[in-house]
Amino acid sequence: MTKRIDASTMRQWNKATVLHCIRSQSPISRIQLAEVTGLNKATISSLVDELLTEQYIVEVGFGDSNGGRKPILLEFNANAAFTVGIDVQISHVTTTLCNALEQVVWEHTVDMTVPGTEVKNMLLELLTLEAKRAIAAAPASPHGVLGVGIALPGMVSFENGYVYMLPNLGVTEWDVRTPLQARLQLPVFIDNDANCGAWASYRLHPEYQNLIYVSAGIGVGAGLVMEGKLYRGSRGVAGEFGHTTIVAMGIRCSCGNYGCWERYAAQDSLYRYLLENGVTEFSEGERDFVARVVQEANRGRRECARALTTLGQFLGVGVANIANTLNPDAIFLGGQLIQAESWLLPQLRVAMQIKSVEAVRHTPIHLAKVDSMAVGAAGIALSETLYPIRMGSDTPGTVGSTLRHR
Amino acid sequence: MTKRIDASTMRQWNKATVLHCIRSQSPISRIQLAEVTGLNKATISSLVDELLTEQYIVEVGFGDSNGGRKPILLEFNANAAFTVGIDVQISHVTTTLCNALEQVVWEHTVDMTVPGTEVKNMLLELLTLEAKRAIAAAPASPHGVLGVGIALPGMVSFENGYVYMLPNLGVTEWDVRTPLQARLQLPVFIDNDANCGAWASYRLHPEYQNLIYVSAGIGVGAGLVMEGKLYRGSRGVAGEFGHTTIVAMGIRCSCGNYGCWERYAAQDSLYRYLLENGVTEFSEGERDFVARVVQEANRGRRECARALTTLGQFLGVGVANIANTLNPDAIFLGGQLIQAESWLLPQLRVAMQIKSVEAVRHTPIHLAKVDSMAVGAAGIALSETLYPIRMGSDTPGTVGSTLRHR
DNA sequence: ACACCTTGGTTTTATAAATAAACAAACTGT
DNA sequence: ACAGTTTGTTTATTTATAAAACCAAGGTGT
Repeated sequence: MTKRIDASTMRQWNKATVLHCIRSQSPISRIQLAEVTGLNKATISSLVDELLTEQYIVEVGFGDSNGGRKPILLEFNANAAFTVGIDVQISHVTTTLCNALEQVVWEHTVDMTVPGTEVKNMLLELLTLEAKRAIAAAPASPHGVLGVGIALPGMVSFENGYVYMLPNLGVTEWDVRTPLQARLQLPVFIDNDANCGAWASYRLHPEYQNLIYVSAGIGVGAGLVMEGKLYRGSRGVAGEFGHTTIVAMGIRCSCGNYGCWERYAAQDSLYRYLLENGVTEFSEGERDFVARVVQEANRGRRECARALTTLGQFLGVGVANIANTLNPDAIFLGGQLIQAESWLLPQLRVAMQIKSVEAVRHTPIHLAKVDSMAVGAAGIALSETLYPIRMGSDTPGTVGSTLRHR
Repeated sequence: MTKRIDASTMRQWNKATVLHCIRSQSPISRIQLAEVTGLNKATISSLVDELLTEQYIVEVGFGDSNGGRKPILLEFNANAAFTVGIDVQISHVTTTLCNALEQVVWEHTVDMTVPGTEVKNMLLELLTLEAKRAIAAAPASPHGVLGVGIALPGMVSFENGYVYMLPNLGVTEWDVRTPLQARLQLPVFIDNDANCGAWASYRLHPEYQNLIYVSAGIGVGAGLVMEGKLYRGSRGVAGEFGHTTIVAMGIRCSCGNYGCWERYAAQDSLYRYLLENGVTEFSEGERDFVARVVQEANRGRRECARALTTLGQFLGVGVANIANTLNPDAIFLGGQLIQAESWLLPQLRVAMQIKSVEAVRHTPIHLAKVDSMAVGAAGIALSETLYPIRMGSDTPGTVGSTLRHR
């Protein structure tokens, strides 16, 4: 709980409010800021002065006048600071350098093959190397590179910078943050890849204060943004929709349970549906598996189309469940499977119609940007470090009421 | 978004912090308050003076000294104000009068039979009458009765005071708040009954900042408290777990979907499981249906025990789903079916073991207090009206970032 | 051209809050 | 009795926003 407020806290808050307004509504004049924030124009002048000397903002010229002095226009300084975002997937790692407006200014992808042993060491080396490359690519700026965010495909604790499990990389119980922070001499933030996707989607669409990002690929997971905050749950593992039961007494899942959504709506299910339709030429692990199936379906191959339709229907079951339980403003779809969007989305919309209660039936369903996860990781690092931005919510950062990092 | 902070906002906030500390940690001295809040003791003195004259708190005597002046102990004034909470069920209506500590000081239950027509008028008359009784029962107090909260079994909009649908009462599209506020001349708040149950559970266990209240009875619904706030979703209808699919292509539900949780874990399912086990003597609508089944099972009637076990297993499917997706600090169980707790809880715990991911497997499962819903309704009314309490969270009231009532 | 109006932004003054420091009150133990 | 200690209040100082006066820079009408 936030405790007392004193004069300096008050000023910090107001300064953050002003900076946030400039960031989201630039170009803007001092007078407009006074109107928007409700602060006195004298106070605005003083706060703006500070922000100018700190180079968080810049004066960019004059606005139009209709019978009076021209207003001086202020803009957020996109190059005030940078953060690095790294998205770790099974086959590759994507690294982005983002500016203070969360725009990608540098990007790099390397293929990766997971070795049988020493995965942690390999990953640590790779993450260090890629982060250092990104940092080196950063242009000179007043505040430099503020931190590194990492999106990981599995269960992790944002709070502790600790990996519980990355099932498809064969990693369990790993403290990534400590060694990485030591090597990079920068704050490091790790989060679940779906959380990063959710955050990126939210930052692009701040009008959706409650949104769910569903990542469908090897597994199915979700990131939850509620009231403008990432909701991570009690132990930081909220969003495990992949292991919710949608077919009681259904197929056995690797988690021990039967009938998990993931067994009906992830990549391996598509493979199964293909087999059930007599299509045997694909192997699940092959390169561009999903894209090839889609291509065949688009060519008119009925069996592939049926498999994709079935997949879409089962994806729809879970998506409708999400809409019913969390009633979000919007649902974003990401992950490898969105390559099949033209086949999946119609099924999703049908499922929403027949499987969700009336009030949530028209929840918008969007496709997420492809590099959401890396950008989201960078965005999380930014939200946690870029003093003193409030990223559109009541309190700074991505965390709710729980203890903050460090 | 909260905008600027000025001196008076700062003082209000700090005053709220002090009052909240006294409310939750009384008896407490001024010096202790200074330590706990971080405010200067001079500031505390001044704020405490105000709270004393406003009669939100009282001086109750002296604490122990070990070599110095005895501290003056302050306590929250439980009788500073009162609110009314009304729980509307299908067969009866429970009305409570709660003090400012959310303790029940007066309670009244009336049986109700839903008429074929004019349900809205009947309800409106009944609610008015019961509320007026409760208000008349309130002792004299500095701030009087502040408001009325109403728990309704269905889909409602807290924001608009509007009922979308009360399926088991045959009511749709009804503005309750406007006429009721006019009749009572008091602020009226309506909410889903599960939300009220969740709020009551949270107020009793503020250590659980993220908790889910599952109400299992005629239907299955849930109330979500996240980061100390009721999460109501985009259109105020979050928590419809009853209509999530847990058996894809399962039994047809009244909502049009197939395989909804509610068709496997609500009261009518128990009836079905009994029939499947050859037990035909019960009728679902009869008085004390659940209690009688439990009695029979306790007497050693295997068929009844099996039916209850099956019910517990299916209840467990959904509860495990909730744990997986929302990773709450705790789950509370309420509704008519908890009369069968001795049969259901063991099954729930088994389900949590085999159906939830490791990290959430030990989520505590508690039984809710029986009158949770009425007390929760009163608590919501209190949180929204009792200036200037922050009920343990960052911002006042039960609502997140969205617009506040009035 | 120039008085006059309008709008944007700054400086000066006022006010309200918290803090710091001095002070008063009340108690314990020797 | 009195030294030392703890609690709580009063007074002075600091730091913030707000209000008002002021300055700057543009437009407009005559």
